[in-house]
Amino acid sequence: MSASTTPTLEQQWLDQLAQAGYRPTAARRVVIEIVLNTCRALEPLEIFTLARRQHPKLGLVTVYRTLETLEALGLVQRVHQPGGCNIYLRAFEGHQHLLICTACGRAVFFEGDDLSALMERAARQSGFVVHDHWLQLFGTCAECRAAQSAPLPA
Amino acid sequence: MSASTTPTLEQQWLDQLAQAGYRPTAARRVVIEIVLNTCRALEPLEIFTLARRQHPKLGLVTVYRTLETLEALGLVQRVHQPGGCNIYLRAFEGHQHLLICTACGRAVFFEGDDLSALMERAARQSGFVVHDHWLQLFGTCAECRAAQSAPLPA
DNA sequence: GATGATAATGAAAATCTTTTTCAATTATAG
DNA sequence: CTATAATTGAAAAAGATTTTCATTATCATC
Repeated sequence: MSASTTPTLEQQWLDQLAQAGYRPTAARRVVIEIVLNTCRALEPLEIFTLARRQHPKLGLVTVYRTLETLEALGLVQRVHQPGGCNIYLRAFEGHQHLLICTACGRAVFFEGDDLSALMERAARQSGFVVHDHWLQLFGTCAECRAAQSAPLPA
Repeated sequence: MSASTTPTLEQQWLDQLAQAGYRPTAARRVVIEIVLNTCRALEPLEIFTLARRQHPKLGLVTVYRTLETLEALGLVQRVHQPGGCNIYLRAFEGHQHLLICTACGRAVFFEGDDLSALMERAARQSGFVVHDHWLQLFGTCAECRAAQSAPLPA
């Protein structure tokens, strides 16, 4: 192993936890691994179920607690969807917006922060000072469109 | 009372309920009145508490059911905020976006649908077909800013 | 490596929110 | 008024999340 190997994302997250005074436990490793390897937002219970395959004595409470910690560190974010708002997705750097496939749940990020004109106009109209904004797009991803138009034969 | 009086909003909502086959009951009237007279999104339990002042034997279940019905008719909408996602606000016509005061909860609507360029770009980048979008702004309203800068004397 | 201090865990219980069930009540059409 | 069907409210059930607490795992120090 060369000394200059780039650490994996999982290791980077564990390092961030360590810097913040949290210990790198087996439970946290498993939750982190699942969040990093899934391209859609997951419910705590889903994470728990997946995680138990690798770490059978994991408790659901620990999943809740780990997600809370990761969210506080800005590593995961809570996603809001019509079907529920307690699902978690890894967070990305900078201000990015989400595009979610309503068929499979896949979430992709995109940049596009030319909302300033819109926000200024809203502020002027309303008398508010605008601090923050949420933008989310919903659609169908290429894979799901393909699956719809070419269903598997009986 | 002249025959050409514009019906109140409450009456318009009750008419819409009637057209959809729902009966104008006391419970529904009270819930509607509260939603129409509040400028911020309310939780079911808040509506229940307020409504019981006028209609003491109202049940919380009925509040849930009434909100569900009003949402199905497009008269109220569920609002998503960092502090919770089960709060309801009257819906407005057309596609409008919300601006919410993070201090007092006041919600105002604004139009501003020049997001098409942004959505097209996101679609191109991602390969998604975009169906829908959510945009919400968060800020501080004029009243809350005034209250912050001029606190009441001891 | 041992060891003591402290963080973290998991099971159970407690809390809260929302939904379901069902008998009693209320509104409506006739 | 009366029959019919929708609506209601109370209680119970179901789910999701949080709290409690004894046990276990990690870390810094020896």
